[in-house]
Amino acid sequence: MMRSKPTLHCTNRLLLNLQINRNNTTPSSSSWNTQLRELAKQGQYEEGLRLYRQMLRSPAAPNAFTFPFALKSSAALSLPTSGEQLHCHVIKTGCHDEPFVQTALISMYCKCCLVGNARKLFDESPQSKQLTVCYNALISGYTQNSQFSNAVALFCQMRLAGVAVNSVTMLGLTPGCTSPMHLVFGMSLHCCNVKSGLASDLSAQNCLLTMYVRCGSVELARRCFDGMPEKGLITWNAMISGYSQNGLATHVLDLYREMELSGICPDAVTLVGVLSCCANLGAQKIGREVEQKIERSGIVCNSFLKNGLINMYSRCGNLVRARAIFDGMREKNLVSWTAIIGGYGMHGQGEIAVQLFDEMIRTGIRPDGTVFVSVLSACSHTGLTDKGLDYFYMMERNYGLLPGAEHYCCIVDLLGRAGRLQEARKLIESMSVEPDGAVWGALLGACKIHKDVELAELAFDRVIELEPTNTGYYVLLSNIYSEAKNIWGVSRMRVMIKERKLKKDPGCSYVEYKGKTHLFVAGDKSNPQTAEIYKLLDKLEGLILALGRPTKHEIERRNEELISRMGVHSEKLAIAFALLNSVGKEILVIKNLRVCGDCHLFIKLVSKIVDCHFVVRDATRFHHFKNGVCSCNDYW
DNA sequence: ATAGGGTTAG
Repeated sequence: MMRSKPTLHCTNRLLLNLQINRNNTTPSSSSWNTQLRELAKQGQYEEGLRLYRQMLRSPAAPNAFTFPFALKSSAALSLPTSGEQLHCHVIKTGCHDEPFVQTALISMYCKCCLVGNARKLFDESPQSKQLTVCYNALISGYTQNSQFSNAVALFCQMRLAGVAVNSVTMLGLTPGCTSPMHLVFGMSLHCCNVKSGLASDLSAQNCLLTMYVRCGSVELARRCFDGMPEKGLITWNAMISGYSQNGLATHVLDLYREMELSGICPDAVTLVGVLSCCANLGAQKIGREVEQKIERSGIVCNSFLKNGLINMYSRCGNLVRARAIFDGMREKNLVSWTAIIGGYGMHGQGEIAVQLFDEMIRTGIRPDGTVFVSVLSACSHTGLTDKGLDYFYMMERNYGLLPGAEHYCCIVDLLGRAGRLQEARKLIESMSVEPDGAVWGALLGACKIHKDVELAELAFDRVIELEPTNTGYYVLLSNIYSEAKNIWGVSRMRVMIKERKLKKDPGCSYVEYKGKTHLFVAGDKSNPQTAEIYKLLDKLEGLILALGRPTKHEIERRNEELISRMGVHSEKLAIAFALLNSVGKEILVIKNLRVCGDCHLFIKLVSKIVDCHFVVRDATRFHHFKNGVCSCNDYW
C-alpha cells in the first residue's frame, strides 16, 4: 500500500535540495509552496512541517498559499501546539481573512480535538457563515469528535442560512449515524442525497453503506452495495468489514471470493476482516491462505494484520504459530497482548496467560476492560481463583476501570468453580451495573458443578427473566434436576419449554472441510449428506453400546423428550460429517455456545472408537478429546 | 497553486 514511500521520500529531499541550491538565488515563496504541496499530497507531513520551519528561517515569507498545506500537516499529525503557532503566523501575516486559510484553520482545530476553537473562529468571521466549505469542515469536525447533535444543528443552521449543501457536507454528516437510533435520520440523509443528485458519488455511497452497518442494518447496507454500479476497493472493504463486525462470517467468505473473481485486489483492510471471520469459524486453512497471500502479494503486514493473524491462529487451536507471530512483532500493542493472553486462556494455560499479562504491565502498556476479560477468564479456567480476584480488584483501584457485567461474569464463574457459590451470589447482588443473563447463567453453571439445586433455581428465575427464549438454560436446569433425581423438576422444564413454544437450541457448530466451512444447527437436515450423517450416528451409538457403555448418557435418557424437541445436537452432526468425509486425524469443531454434558460424553466415547483427535472450541475454551479422555470437565 | 470526505484488529 505505502511500500514506495521511503524512495519517494529520498527523491523529494533530493529534488528540494537541488532546487534550492541549483540557482544561487534564494527560492521564492511560491517555490517553497510548491514543495509543501507535493509533500502534503504524498502524506509526508513531518517533512512538510520541517520544510515550513526551514522556510521561516529563509528570506521568503509564508503567504496565503503556504498556510493551507502547513495547517494540513499539523492537522494530520494532530499537533495542536504547532497548529496554534501557525494560527499566530496567519494573523501576523494578515492572512486570517482568506477563506482558504480560515477553512484550513477550522479543520486543523477539529482534527486536534479543539472543536471549541474551531467554532470560535467560525462564529467570529461573518464570511465563514456564507461558505459551504467552512460549514463542511466544522460539521465533519463535530462528527469526528462525537458531537453529532452539534453537527446536525449546524447542518440545520446551514440550510436556514441558504448556504449550498454539497456531497462533502453529506460525507461529514453521514458517519455520525452510528447506532440504531440514528437509522431514521441516516435514511433521510440518504433520501436527501438521492433527491439532490449527490447519491451517484462513490464516496457518498461508501459512507451510506457504512452508516447502515453501524446503525445495525446489514441488509440495507447490502442493498446499497448491490445497487452500486461501480464499486471501489473501499466499497468491498466496507461490506466485508460490515459482515465481519456483525458475526456473519460465512457472508464474509462468500463476498471475499466474489471480490477476487471480480478482479479487485484486496488490501490489508480486506484481509483483516477475512481473518476475523476465519477466527470465528475455526477456518485455519483459509486463514493460512490469507497469510500466504500477504507474503506473496507484498501487502505490508501492519499491526492490524498481525493481530488478526494472532487471533486467527489462537482461535483455530494453533497456539505455536500465534506465539511465533506475537514474538516476532517489534511493537506489540494492547490488542496483540489481548489476543495472545486470550489464546492461552482458551487453551487452559492460565499460568502463561497470567505471566504474559504481568509482562505486559511491566512493559508499560495500560490495560483496558477487554484485556481484563481475557486474563480473568484465563484465571477462572485454570482455577487461579485468588489471582483472578486480585486482578479484579486491581482494575478499579490501579487503573480506574469500572468492572462491567462481562467482568462480573468471569468472577462469578471463578468463584463458582471454586465452590464459593454464596460469595458469587452476594457479589451479583452487590453489582454496580445491572447483571445480565450471562452473569446469572455463570452462577447457574457453577450450581451444576457443585450440585446446588436450591441456588440453581434462584439463578434460573433471574436468568429466565432476562433471556426467556434461551433454551440452553432450561436444559441446564433440567440436567441439574436430573442429576439430583428430581423427576418433578425435569418435567417442569419440559412443560415450560412446551408452553413457551421454545423450539430449537440456537446453537450451531462448524467444521472446515476442503477450504469451506460447513454449518450445522441442532436437528439440522439441510446438509446434502444428512441421511449418511444420521446413519453414521446410529452406527456410532451401536459401537458405544458394544463397548459396554450406555448408548445414551444417563442424563440424556432422563431428558429424552426434552432433547428430542431440540433435535440432534449440532456438535454430533458436525462430528459425523467430519468422520464421513475423512477431514483428517485432528478434527476441529467450533460451537458458538457451551458444549453440553450429553455431547461431551458422546464425543469422549467416540474418540475411543475412532482413531481421531477431536478438538472442540466452545464459547469459552478448547476441549481436546483423545482415546476416550477429555482435557477438561468443563461443560454445561 | 490555496479549504471540506469514506474502509481495519483483541
